[in-house]
Amino acid sequence: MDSPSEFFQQQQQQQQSHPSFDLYTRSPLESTSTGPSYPASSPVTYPVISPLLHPNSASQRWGGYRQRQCLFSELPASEDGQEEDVEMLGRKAAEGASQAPLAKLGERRRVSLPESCDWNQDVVRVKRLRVDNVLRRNGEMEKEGHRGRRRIASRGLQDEKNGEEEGRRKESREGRRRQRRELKLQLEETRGRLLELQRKVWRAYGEQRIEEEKEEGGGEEEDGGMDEMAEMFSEGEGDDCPASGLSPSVFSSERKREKHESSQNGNSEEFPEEAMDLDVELDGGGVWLGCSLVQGEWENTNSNEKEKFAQALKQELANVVARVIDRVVRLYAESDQSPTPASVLAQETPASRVFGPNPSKKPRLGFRPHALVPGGMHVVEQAEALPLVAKKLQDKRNPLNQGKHKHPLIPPQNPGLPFLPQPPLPALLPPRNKEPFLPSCPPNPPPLPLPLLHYTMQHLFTRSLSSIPLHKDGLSSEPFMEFRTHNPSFPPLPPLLAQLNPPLADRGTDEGMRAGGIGGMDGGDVALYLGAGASQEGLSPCHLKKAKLMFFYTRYPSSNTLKTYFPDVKFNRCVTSQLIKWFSNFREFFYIQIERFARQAAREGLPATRERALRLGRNSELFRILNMHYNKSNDYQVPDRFVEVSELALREFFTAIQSGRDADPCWKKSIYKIICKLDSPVPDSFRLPGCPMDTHRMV
DNA sequence: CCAAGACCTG
DNA sequence: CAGGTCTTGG
Repeated sequence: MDSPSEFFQQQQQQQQSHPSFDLYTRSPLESTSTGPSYPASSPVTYPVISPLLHPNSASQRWGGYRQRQCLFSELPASEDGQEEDVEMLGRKAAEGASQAPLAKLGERRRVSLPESCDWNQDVVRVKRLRVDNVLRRNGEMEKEGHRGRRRIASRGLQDEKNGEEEGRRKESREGRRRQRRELKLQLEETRGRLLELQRKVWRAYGEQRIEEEKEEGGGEEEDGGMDEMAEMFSEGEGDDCPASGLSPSVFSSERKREKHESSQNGNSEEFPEEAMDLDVELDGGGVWLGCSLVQGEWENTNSNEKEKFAQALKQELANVVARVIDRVVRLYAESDQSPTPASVLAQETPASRVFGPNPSKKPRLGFRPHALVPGGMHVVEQAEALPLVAKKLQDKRNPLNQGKHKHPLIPPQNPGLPFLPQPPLPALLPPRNKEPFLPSCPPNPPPLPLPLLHYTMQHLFTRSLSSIPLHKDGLSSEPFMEFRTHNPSFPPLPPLLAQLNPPLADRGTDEGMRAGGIGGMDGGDVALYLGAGASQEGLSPCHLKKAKLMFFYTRYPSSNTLKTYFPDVKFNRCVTSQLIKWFSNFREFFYIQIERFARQAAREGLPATRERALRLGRNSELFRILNMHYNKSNDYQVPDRFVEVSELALREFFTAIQSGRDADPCWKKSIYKIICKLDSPVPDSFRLPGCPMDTHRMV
């Protein structure tokens, strides 16, 4: 069950017993994940969003679903399948009959939809098919009935035959008419419901926009809401544009044209097709959102659930975009290696530019975060562990910015397969041999200042995505984009890259180290937290990432070690204790997991299973969890040493538990002592500022 | 007394 | 992950 359509089909087969709507489909992997998750997904779900949002989608991925849905498909070959589906629709309609507003909206929709609308025609076609089928079946049944009766009749009662038949014919004609009417009603209902669902899903994306459009009195009300989002994802499948995923805005103008054209054609109510790209891309990236709602819940859940829904979407968007950019940048980095002085970089990326005012212009990236955010959405994801100072400043600016949110919906990129290269995003990433990211593609390719990407992208995107209030102040990603896109004088990427790739890069022998792929400077941290200076006051998310990777080598770093490996940090008491605290937290998590698995193993009855549970292979769940925690982006090869130490700790915990030592309140201390001695030296590459990367992990 | 670390809580 | 509290060892 790897493909979405298969997944959906399976769900569909089950749905008759207990239907529910899965707004997003859940990754199969996620079911095994132990992390927090959204309200328990009902056992039986079927997807709503994609097929509804993309009734006209040409996407192959939805093909299976659409085929079965029949509503949107070409005429299927199999009549049986057809009938099944149509009947299913009927049932769905019946189920939805209680949802009063649906019919109304459907009605309204039907009125406003032009006859030329494919979707509408499809419905009509399905209606006809359904009626035909029933008629045909009735005819057959009648024949059967006649035959049977004829047999009886032939036994003697010839005289009554004619009269009876006459009556039956009338009856059956009546019945047929009745059935036809019922069917019509059913189909109307069904259509109404589907339209309503479409609408609701729709509103979750751009409630506010819709409102606005309504006020303007628009036939464009829905088109408008979606258009913005579509812009963000526009294209991506175009083969002739390798970097299309990066500069959707190139297409957005076209889309605007299309939009206007379609409006002029009177198709303004048509759901924009653009949106289908979204699904294709999300799907292509192997990303799934797991916010599922039980049927009917959507009606009652209102803003809360919708918020979750939108939240999930935002998270995913941010994630995907960040990853894509990340990869493209890496590709780019690998594809060109000519030298340039590193100082240029630092000088060319002053924070002032990043925060510089320029919010009025539309970023060339075409990424307009707030467009996506439904009204009333609060900020959620904050850059983790920003330096205290920086964070407080932000919090002041944006008081809403304090919630906690940990991607409960978004499964790791490769949770189960930590050592396989991440699946490429086919729609977004060009094949490597295609000279990725050639400047020729977008008319005016924004030179990508590397240091501004990577980690920062995730945070910036997420942050700006999730905060409406923010988009007006200087912290929005817009100025950031402005900087990226309105500085043609910014040095082109290749030279920058190369000079940032010191010879060290090649010596990464220890567990696949890459000496800070980008001159050690990880992404926008430079721009965000550093002026032109060499070291910074606080700790950045990048430092956190680095600290986590360091944990693979040292669980108990001394403050001296920390100073050695964070040369770009200006150490003071606060910073030091924060770093110490980080490691303390890392250990805490580590030991908790180890203990959990040790207890689990202790519960195993069979020695064989127990032994297996105590083995910490790279495929084991425990390893996956640890890797996820310390190496979330999975772009660093976990050193064998760490695996060994972890297994040892696991066994220590196990034996302690087994022998009942855990009754002693300080039973863990002895284990801590052991583990403490197992620290190994941190590779030299960590001495460089920024985050070390693993070359093997590159796309 | 102080710093490091564990532990608890939000 | 950050804050606080408590314990412990020097």
